[in-house]
Amino acid sequence: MTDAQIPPTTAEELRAAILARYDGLSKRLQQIARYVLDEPNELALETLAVIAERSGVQPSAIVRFAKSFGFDGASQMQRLFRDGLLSGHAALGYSERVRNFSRAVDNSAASGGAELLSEFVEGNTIALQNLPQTVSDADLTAAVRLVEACDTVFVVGVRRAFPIAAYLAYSLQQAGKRTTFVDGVAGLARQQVGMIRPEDLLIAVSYQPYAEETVHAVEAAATRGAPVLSISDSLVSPIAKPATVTLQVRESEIRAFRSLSASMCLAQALVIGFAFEASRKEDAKNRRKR
Amino acid sequence: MTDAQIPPTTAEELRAAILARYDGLSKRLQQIARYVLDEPNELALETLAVIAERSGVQPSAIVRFAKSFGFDGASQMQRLFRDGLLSGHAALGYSERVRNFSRAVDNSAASGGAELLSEFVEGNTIALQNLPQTVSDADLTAAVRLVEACDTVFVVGVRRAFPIAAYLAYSLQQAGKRTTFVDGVAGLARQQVGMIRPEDLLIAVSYQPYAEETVHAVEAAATRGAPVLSISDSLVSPIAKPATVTLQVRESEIRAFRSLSASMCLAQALVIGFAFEASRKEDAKNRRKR
DNA sequence: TTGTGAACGGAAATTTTGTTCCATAGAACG
DNA sequence: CGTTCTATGGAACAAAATTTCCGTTCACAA
Repeated sequence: MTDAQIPPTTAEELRAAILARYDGLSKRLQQIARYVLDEPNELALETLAVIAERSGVQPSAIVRFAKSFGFDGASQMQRLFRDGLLSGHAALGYSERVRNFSRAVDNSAASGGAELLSEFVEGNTIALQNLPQTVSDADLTAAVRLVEACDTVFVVGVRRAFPIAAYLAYSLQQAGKRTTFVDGVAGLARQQVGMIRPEDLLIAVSYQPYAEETVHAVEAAATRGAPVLSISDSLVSPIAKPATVTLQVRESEIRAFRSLSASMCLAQALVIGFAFEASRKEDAKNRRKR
Repeated sequence: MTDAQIPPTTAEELRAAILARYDGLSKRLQQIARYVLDEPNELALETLAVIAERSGVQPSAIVRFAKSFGFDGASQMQRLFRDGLLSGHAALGYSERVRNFSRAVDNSAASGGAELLSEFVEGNTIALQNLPQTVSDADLTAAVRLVEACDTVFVVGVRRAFPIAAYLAYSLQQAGKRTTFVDGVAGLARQQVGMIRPEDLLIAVSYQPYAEETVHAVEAAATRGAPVLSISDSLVSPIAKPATVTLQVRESEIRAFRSLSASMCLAQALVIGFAFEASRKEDAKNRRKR
């Protein structure tokens, strides 16, 4: 190995490097190069032995290949593909990115918090980008169906979840849905939820640590046979387990303060999804009348 | 391990099995279950040792967890997640995937309500990115100073602005600031604001069309000599003109519905900016005492 | 309080994986 | 035709991972 080059840092870079050097490679190395280009997924998550067998070469040849592109070993090359696999779907990088981000915030803490806003923008952007990862279109559609199908929507959410719940209640009302906001004014929360019927729907919003009132509301609704739509940070949270449909939101966390932008975005998508469906049905009805 | 069940064969099956059995698991096993549900990607491609460290358990506990779900070992369980990761990506090459992604976003504008979520994510991302353009670091710093300097914060905001105001009130309170939320319960909004004094601060949140109550509150505060911090969509809005400091937010508008994610982000930056400054002063005070 | 059983953490043991080394085959050049 | 240099395959080695095992802790019941 006469090469002491610097290794590519992304899967795309490696791809380009392979293409550039392909003609200059030996026969066996070309064979590996083809496999690497054709099956990046295999590269990403199978072991060397498996890759070697599938591509018909020796494990040592793969190590040689990696080294000829400047890597320390084949493992280092694999890491590239694993990272790429995740970021390709904008997915798994999440924890990694959040960790990096928190570190950046820690560093800037010394600077006096002046660029706080842009740091928040970045953190919330990441959380937003990852939202579709935990909430599929199917989940959202199911949630919209629940809202459409029910007679009256009850919305509950306290403490940190209160703004989200308030938004849902307000804008569902605006969208023409009968909505009751279980706001607990005068301590009437239990009585309010006690009125729920099987043809209604309870939308519950809660994050760790799950507020007692909200958990009670969910249980009460379930007991009374009403469907429940939960918006929460975990699929096994107390309000998610009894729920008919759960929408999971992972917010960014900065200095022990968790954000709400992504939840806000989700709540909006839900409401507008409903408004859109409702208006479509209205159109259909009108057309039939003529 | 009294279980000799058959193991799940797909990641989804496992997910369902975990949810079903979650309550019957021991504390530690629940902890692992949570991690498995929340971070399937990590599960797919990190090693046991790394997963153990990140989730705060012992590697052996993970093996126990896997076995309790009928697997031979943790590796077998990992295979499930790896397969799932691949199937999500189809067998396409790299560039194809990227192309598909952008196409999906483009199309969603035209399509029904299915890809609504990604449309929202995109819109709100743009709004977030634009936030630093209308709110400078200097503005934010000035706003934080106002909050620091005052005796009691009054927060007002109704209708669409209500969730933002609610969030501000709640989290400023959490951050140790005396805060009154002018929520207008029992129609007492005017009386509440009537109590404001020059050493207090009114934070007003309002967007077009500006709510009468909020405009009144701002005017009342100004008359009584109290500083006003406005969060609004225009620098010339009725609540911005009399304000001491104004933070301007331009929200994204999607299908005629204006968003709130950027406002949420801004509110958060404000609160945490304050919390940060407050804790720094606290530190300084403590250090002086010794 | 004490006894019993399950759950847990940690370290040891084992298996798997990745890497290195070396003998050999093959090509290039003299 | 012989020498030399490079590339290759396979085995040996080293590292790392996973799994097993066992002493201890914890919770619950007597």
